[in-house]
Amino acid sequence: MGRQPCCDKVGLKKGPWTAEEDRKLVNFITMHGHGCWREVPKLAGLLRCGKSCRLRWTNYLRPDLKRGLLSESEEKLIIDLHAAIGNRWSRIAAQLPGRTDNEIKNYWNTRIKKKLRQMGIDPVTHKPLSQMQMQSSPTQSLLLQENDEQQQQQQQQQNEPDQNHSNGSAETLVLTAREPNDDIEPLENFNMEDSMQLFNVCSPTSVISLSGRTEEVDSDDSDQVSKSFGNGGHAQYIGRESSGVKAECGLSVWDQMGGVLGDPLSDYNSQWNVDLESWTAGLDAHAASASAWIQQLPDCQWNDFQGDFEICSKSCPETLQRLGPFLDDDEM
DNA sequence: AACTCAATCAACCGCCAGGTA
DNA sequence: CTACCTGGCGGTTGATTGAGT
Repeated sequence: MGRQPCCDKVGLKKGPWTAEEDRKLVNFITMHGHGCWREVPKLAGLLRCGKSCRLRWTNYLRPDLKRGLLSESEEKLIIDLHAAIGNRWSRIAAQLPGRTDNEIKNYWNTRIKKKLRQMGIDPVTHKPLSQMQMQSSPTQSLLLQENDEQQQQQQQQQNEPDQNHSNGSAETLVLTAREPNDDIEPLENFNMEDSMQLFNVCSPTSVISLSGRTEEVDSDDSDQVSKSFGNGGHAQYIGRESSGVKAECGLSVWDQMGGVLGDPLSDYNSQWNVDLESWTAGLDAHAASASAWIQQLPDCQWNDFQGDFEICSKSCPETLQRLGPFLDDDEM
């Protein structure tokens, strides 16, 4: 069966939209909504295919779109989200109200990538470039910098939790787990708990401020209930995925840069103009404590690629019980 | 002023998933 | 179960703009 084109393209206009076409499209959608996109151009009197109309509307004409350059906090959020989920532009865009996936993709490809490289960070793996180079031959290192496609494939393979889990990775994790440790006690002042409390008072997507720090948080989508609290490099995550309950705690690229590029946090501050100094001072200890706590759980393993500790508990009641205080009822 | 080159970003393309008949 | 349609996604292209010479 040959796939039919999305529309009959004979006689249809392509290329940049004119002001008149924009006006027709906006008028039509304002009056009638878009309904079936295939019908929109016919009904609106446009010589465009429905797909073109949809793109023009979603990427440019939608009234709720923000205009102008992305703010520093938006840029930082994009980097954090990209580090976590890769090139899933639509999902990243979902966390930035008024921004489109296309806009974020373009911004990433033209600006952030370059910026990260200048800072000595690989934009695909979010690891220091020097570390990437140490892990490969000089020729490979050059290729790594120049060939993003290959990097992308590698990252997608390694950084695809859903796929990994669906292939039985949860069981693999359990098999490689430590023996249960009866001495484990929940940490006092554990930062993840702090994060969870924040989530309890936040809407699914909201901006929060606490102790002078502002952060955008999300509780992800329907099939992957997750909770995370990014704080500019340190991150805790706990939630339910297809494979079971998962928790992560780690120090991300900014910490790994230590010793490679001098003082990463001062670089970070100067780049982003975020008051991280007071913030991170306490979080180093929190993150270290949280990592230590998670390491003691029976089915915890070191995630070498992402540089964090990861628990994926599908079948371990002990871990579920210990993680219980951080989970909502419907996540248990 | 004229030209070149790099950066930007709107728009397109092909593919895929989900829904439906 | 299959064929088909639609919307959505990510990768890529190419026109435009601006900086540098």
